[in-house]
Amino acid sequence: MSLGHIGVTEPVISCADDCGVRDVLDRLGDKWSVLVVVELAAGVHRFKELQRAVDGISQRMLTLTVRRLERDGLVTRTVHPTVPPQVEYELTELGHSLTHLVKNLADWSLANRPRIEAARREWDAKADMPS
Amino acid sequence: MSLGHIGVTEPVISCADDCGVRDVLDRLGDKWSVLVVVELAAGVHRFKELQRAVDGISQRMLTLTVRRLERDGLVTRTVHPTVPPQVEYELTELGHSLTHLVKNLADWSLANRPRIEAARREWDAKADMPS
DNA sequence: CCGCATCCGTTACGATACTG
DNA sequence: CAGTATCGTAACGGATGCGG
Repeated sequence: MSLGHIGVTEPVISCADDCGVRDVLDRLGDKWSVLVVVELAAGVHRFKELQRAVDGISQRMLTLTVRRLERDGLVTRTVHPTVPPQVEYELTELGHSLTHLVKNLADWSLANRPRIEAARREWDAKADMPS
Repeated sequence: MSLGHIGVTEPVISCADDCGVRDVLDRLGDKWSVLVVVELAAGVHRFKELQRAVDGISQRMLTLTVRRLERDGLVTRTVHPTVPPQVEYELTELGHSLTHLVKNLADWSLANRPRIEAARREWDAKADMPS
């Protein structure tokens, strides 16, 4: 059945050493999922609201992203049969539990970004003069 | 200078809403980085050891991955001028601080995988009979 | 307004072969 | 052993246009 229409491909990798880490990362590792989750953590959003909020995401990618999140039970999608149509996205309880992890990531990143950038500059510097 | 040789491309996205989350995810979101970090969390490893440990990683990807981790100051690479050559990889302090985050991710994943898979099956089921 | 389909370029990844 | 170089493939992601 393939599920190709929302861009889902089954990973071949087995649970040898990761034992679960890859699983989350495959959901959150893509370019937009985390941003959408962060945005939804603030509350319910409509499609267009989300697109405006995430800044830079294309319509296509937003659709794919919310579909995948919905499939994994992290987001609910409720359609109001009005005209024009109105669709609302909301984090599930499972989705909310994820926001704590994301918060930790953000904190770590904020705290250590300077060190990372310093290391990066250093590395790049000595990589540029091999002579 | 481009750094293309280790597969590094500068992201265009700005810190509008993510404010740091993307930064970590860009490092850890790829297919192998986390696996390597997890493996190195257990202790020092030689190149070949790492490759055997990670299971499925190609020589090329292992090289690229450790280079990027090294560039970001998460891993040190020490070359012993012996013959045959011997190279050892080890987590830096910064790298070790990351393992806590990874641990949280793994825990969350382990705890919630059943729910995710259930949601996924449910979604797939109703997606398969549109009639 | 919502979102699916199509086309297309870019990037990531894997396989293989070759060097010190 | 520890890489580098080259090539091919497939996934990712952006732009556009159409339909409900």
